[in-house]
Amino acid sequence: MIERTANLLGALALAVGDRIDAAAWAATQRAGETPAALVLLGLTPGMSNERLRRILELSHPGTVRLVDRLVADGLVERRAARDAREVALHLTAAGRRCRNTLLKNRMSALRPLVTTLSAAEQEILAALLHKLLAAIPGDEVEMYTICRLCDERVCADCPLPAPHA
Amino acid sequence: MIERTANLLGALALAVGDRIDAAAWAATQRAGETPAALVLLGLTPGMSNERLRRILELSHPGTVRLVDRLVADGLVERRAARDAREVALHLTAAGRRCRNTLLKNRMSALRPLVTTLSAAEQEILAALLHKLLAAIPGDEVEMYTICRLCDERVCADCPLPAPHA
DNA sequence: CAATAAATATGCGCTGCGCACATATATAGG
DNA sequence: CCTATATATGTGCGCAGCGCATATTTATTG
Repeated sequence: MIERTANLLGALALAVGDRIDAAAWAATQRAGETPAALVLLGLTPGMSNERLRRILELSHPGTVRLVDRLVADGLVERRAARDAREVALHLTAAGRRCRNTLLKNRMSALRPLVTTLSAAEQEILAALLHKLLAAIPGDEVEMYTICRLCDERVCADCPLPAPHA
Repeated sequence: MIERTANLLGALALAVGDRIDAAAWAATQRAGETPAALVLLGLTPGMSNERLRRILELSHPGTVRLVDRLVADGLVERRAARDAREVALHLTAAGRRCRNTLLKNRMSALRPLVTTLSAAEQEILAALLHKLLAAIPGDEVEMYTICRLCDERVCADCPLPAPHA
């Protein structure tokens, strides 16, 4: 019954994804990868445009315009980097507040799903989720891709260790 | 540790959703809710524009244009319905082929994730996924929303019974 | 000190979608 | 029976998000 399990996983992922998207929109009034950029720039301040591009798997111009939107919204500022070709992206104070709201909304959307399970079931679920995530192959960049909306404050024992390095 | 579990669920949902989106794009060269419409119209032939709209949670015009795209791609045709105000949406032969490819791609993306678990773990996971899905409140329309990319051929004992009614 | 590579930025267009509005058909009330 | 309202579809218009082609600036290498 691998296929039935796979289908259930797909259905739940869709339902969870919808709820995460709604939470992100409520916090930012932005769709697409813009909310993820906000979370990533809070986790790794000073990140360059190019690195952000690789994590979000967007084109170069798409990423430039994405940052333009965040700057226009007053959430991000472009600073000079050591390498003068690069831009060092930093959250503003408003950007940090918006990021906190985004992560809070996301957690508020996710928590009620988990709490429908008993405490014992939750532990089993966490172990299975951990194993599933750890089994996803990928380089260091892809780990950030998967974690691009994660709340690092609650992610103890991350199955994809790179993001917390 | 509810929040850690919730965060892991969010991360996995994002990773799975990315893979589903890629599978849907590969089959249709369409993004957004267009692939979901293809799956839904195969599950429930003759569905009206308005019902499709409610399931996909789009605006009326957005749904009209979505159907326009499917018609332009030769995958859907608009037929007369009993109620002359409505349009009865049906897949063409090409539409059914495209839908099969989409579901096949989706399953090919999901299966390797599940098979990283042992058979026993897979059963436990299926039970937990079932319980999580069954606990999502919602009316009959929302059940179709959650199942909008599901493969009904492998979904025995659907936790959201409406879609198979 | 050229020649190449790397990072950012701009012009342009497309896809997906929403708002405001117009039209056609069904249903309900007098 | 006939008007009033509700329901369903379709169109004009514009915006957000993103990609391709190209230009410009700075680092690196021979």
